[in-house]
Amino acid sequence: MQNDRTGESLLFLTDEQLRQGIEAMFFAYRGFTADPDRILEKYNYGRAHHRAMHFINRVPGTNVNNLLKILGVTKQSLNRVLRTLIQDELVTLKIGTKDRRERHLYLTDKGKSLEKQLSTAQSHRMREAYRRVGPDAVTGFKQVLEAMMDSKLQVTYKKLRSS
Amino acid sequence: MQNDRTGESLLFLTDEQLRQGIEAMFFAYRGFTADPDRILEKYNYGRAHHRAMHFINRVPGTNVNNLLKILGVTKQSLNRVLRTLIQDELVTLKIGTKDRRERHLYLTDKGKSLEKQLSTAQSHRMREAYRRVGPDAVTGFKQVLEAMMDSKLQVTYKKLRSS
DNA sequence: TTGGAATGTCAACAAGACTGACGTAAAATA
DNA sequence: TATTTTACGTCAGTCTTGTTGACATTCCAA
Repeated sequence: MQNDRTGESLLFLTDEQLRQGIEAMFFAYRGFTADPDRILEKYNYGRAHHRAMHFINRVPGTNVNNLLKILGVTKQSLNRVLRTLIQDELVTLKIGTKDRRERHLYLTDKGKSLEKQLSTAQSHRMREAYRRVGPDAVTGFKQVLEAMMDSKLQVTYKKLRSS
Repeated sequence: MQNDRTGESLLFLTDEQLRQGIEAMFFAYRGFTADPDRILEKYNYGRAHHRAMHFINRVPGTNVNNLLKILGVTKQSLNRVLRTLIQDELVTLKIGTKDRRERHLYLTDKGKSLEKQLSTAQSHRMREAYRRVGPDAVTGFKQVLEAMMDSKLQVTYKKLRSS
């Protein structure tokens, strides 16, 4: 922590700046989840269902293990959510052809429809935010977020991006 | 939503870009909370305790109602957390002198010490992220986050910033 | 003096995370 | 071929953090 730079170039690393970033993350995350949460409530689902549906939609045919890695929860926790999604016919299982131990997950049409509703609501807020601040700010936004991820999740994130 | 701009200037508003932002928020928030969570576990506290301590530290002497607005939870939920923090002598109450119904909240030295530990851990990750991406990206990061907040929380956020 | 605000507290409940243990089928490997 | 490992599913129990509803206390202000 040597002060070998000018004060100016370090200004954005002050405790005050860091604290602001922390609080911004906290308050923004509330906004980030608010709109989908309202929709989910109507169907008696929770955020966990949304997350599962989001990534099943993103990676159709993913197996359970892969989804567990992305979501970062235990199989028991995911299983509870998947069970209701399958019962309600939002998600279907297909047994793997190569490896028959694997269950491949897909959204049904009904599932796709709800996922679309949720992502539209969530995207709408983000689109408005993007529009207000402009492309350069958006680039910075993503750069900071990416740099804040655990390195393993950063790899996961990048893989999803390029798929 | 008229297409009266060039494709280039709209590129950052594509569904793909929005989806990336959503996933970046999701993965980054995990990193954001990971370090304090590890510390909290050692003391048998949770994220709710951290949040309460953070804002009591930020706004020393705040009353319960104000803290409820910032945190966005019910008084019953906050009360449970506050009770343990007071029992464990991390937080003290002072009855208001003007309005004796109000309880003003302060961190004890012990509380300040734990809060410091937590914020240091959380700031460390953010500092590294900031350092890697540079000041312009940080500005963009905060602009997008602020634009994503509910308007009421945006006011709260700005008030905190200027206090 | 009375209504309402600020606060605390009890009870009950639910979502969503966790650990641990056990079972089954299928694949991989020794 | 026999054994081990992998990919699941599931049962049971626990914890944190949120919720609603009801009720009590204190005290400010009209």
